[in-house]
Amino acid sequence: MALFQKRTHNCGSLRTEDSGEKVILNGWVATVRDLGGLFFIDLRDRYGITQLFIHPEDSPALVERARQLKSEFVIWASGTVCMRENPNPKIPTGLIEILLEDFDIINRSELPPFEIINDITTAEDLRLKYRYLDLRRPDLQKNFIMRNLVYQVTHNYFAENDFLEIETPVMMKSTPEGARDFLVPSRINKGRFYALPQSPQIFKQILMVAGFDRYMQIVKCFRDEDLRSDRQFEFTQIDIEMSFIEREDIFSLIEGFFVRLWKETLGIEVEAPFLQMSYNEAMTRYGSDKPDLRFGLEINTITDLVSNSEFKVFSDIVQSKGEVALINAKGCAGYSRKQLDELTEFAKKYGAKGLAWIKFSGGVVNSPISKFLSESEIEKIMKAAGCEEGDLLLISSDTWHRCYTILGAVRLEIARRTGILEQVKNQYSFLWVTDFPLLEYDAESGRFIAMHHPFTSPVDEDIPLMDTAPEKVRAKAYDIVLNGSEVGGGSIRIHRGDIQKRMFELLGFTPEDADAKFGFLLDALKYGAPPHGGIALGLDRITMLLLGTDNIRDVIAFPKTTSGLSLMDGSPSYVDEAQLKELGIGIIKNE
RNA sequence: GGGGUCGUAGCUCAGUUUGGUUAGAGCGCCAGUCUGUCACACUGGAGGCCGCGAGUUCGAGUCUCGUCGGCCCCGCCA
Repeated sequence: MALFQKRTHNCGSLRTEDSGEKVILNGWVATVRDLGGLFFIDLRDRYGITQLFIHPEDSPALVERARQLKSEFVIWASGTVCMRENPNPKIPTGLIEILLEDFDIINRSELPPFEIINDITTAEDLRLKYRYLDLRRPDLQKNFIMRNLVYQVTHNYFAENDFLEIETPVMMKSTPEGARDFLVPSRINKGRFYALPQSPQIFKQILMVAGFDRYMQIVKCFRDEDLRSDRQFEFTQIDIEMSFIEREDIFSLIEGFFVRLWKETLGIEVEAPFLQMSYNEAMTRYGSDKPDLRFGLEINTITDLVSNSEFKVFSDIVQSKGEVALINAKGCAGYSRKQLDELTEFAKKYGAKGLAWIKFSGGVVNSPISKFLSESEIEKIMKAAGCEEGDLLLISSDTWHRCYTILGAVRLEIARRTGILEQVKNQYSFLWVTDFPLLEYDAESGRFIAMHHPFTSPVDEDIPLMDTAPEKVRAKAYDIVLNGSEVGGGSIRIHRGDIQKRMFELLGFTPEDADAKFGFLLDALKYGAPPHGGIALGLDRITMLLLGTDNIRDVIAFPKTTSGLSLMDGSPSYVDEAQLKELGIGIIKNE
């Protein structure tokens, strides 16, 4: 006697045209409904749910055995496909049922800690501990079916465009720039470490030097930084690199990819080419380097209007080269003191000292700062903001970056509160953000750091500025943004050794430093490096956007919590002294 | 590193403001009734380390301190 009767069909495949057929199903018992004179079992697998039916009068022994069935028991079941007396149009198999003739329990299940249903209310920590049960839910399974579709479309699209998938090492050299590395101790070479890749950046550039011309890889990357709802320290990139190309070649390639992906997953036609916007414009109009363009609510800069104001808060900021700007929250003049306080608290999270406001309602201006401003100043501000009856102006004054960042955050918060975000949720707005600064000054270390990474090429006409005004040099870097989410970023790389050396100088590396850290890349660039560039797309985030979820844990089968724990397997864990000794590692105990 | 918030039955939550008999509800579970259910319905029943540890008090789910864990955000991360 075999352990079980192997299925002839799955639980999602049978339809009316199979009526009369003898079938065997395997699956999990989802629910049992015992009506006394009628007995129903919902059998579930990855493909769907099929109803099994027993008529107790006809099969008293069978129903007696069936009464032992509990949720999540694994069974085989044989019977005949029949038309239902009362069809259920809500499920694909709802027109048929299986008249059960025989079955057996293949494996029992303990009572699960939560029900395996779609509309789950159970806290996430318990679901993560029993991830295998959570993953049994059709809702979550559909996410991984979507994720798999993303893999397939990606491989097909890039293969058709002559890309080669080449694997790069998971254990590599630690690099000082960018995110914190995860380190792997070397047993054979004690005291030395491998790093897990933050991205395969240098390897893919070296593949270009090697002449592979078009490389792609769906690859895990690792960054030892704090986690968020849209960030895990282990994540997946669609990594791309090409030779003999310019920025626009990357753009059209990636636009073609997204058009194809949206078509094949959601059946939606996306318009290409995508909009492009410089970093500077994105910041000053939307207060973000990843603006959500599905709605307006743009920022208005009023620095020039208040540069000579009696109101010191504004004029002092202007004196110190800061900016004053505002958002017009249309129709929000009715906001209460409490709501305005909440908005101010919200702005403070982004470093604001405060948030000035002007209400215009019933033809009257109401503002805590109106007594510091002249009537003509208020008039000019309102005009610049396009302020109409019922509007609320929210004003930020700060350093350039902070002023716009605060308003960018306030812009999203207003969109959230007024329901604008809800209204646009089924729209997709792709955008290229371009012309990022090559460098940014890091006050903490007192030096420039690379905004993208140290291999990013400066814009050609800005190369002379590297010697005179490095902070003004623009990079051949670009991000792709979808609905306010950064879904990818890349650049045209430096392929000339002399410019790469100059870049390292600007970053404060001595030639010896640069050689010790990146000598192998500098060497490679000496041997006929082609012009090249690429991009990396965030596969997890793209999948999130396709599914409309804002939780990255919904698209990763075995995710970590926000404190970096895996609740199912209990990692990270302590290891034996012997294991540490073998690696030459000692633990410093904190008091 | 910092801020916010949550932790009470298997699950979701009420009770905490103002300390006071035996800590409640819904779902699930167990038993029974039921011939067309599909979140079956109905009747009955079992089920508690109030996250953990100290403290205050005659008395703590409730107050204080600490600690562990979840979620969200800032910093960090591209």
